[in-house]
Amino acid sequence: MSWTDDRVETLKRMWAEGQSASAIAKELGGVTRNAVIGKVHRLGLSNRNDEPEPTPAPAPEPVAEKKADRKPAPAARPEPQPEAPAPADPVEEKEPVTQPAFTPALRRPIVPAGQPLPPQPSANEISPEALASVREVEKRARKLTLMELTERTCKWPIGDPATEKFWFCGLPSQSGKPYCDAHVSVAFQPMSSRRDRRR
DNA sequence: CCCTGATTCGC
DNA sequence: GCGAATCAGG
Repeated sequence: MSWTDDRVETLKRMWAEGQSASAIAKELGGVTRNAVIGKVHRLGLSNRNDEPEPTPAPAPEPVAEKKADRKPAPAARPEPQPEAPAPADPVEEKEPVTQPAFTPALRRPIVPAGQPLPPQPSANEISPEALASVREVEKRARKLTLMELTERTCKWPIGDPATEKFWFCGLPSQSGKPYCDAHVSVAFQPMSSRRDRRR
């Protein structure tokens, strides 16, 4: 394979989109991520985030050459950094002092009272054992964030996306499947035991 | 271990 | 110019 115009175009587009070199290599086919990275550098777009760099040479810096040790130049960044003093936890949210007796511990459900949450294994009639297995597995979840997921990590969501208490299972997924064993068993049910959906 | 990009250097 | 091997890091 060679770098035809359209292939280079695809490369540029995907790289600009923030795609990884390996993803681009997969898309193009016939090349490895190394090839992609090499090309990216040759094209001079290694910096996904082209910084304006208004003052490129403001530092004469009569640095004496140390060891001829390989490793270019650290390219020190002389950033002034005003640095703001700690503003005393702006994020902190004090408990409403005007709170009588009842505890607001739990957030009010976003969904009123209906039950439009099919993917939740909680209220369904799935293999009781599978459910137990899931609960057990979820204790060992790797608690990955969306961006940490890969093709071989379980993408089963755990918790409420509206709260901080949300993450993805992240355990090794079955090759080809999006979930780990436990979650596959609750995600993919044989058509049999899923009769009527009351309603 | 999985993955990421960066760099080198023989081709 | 190309990209495998390697490096450096998460």
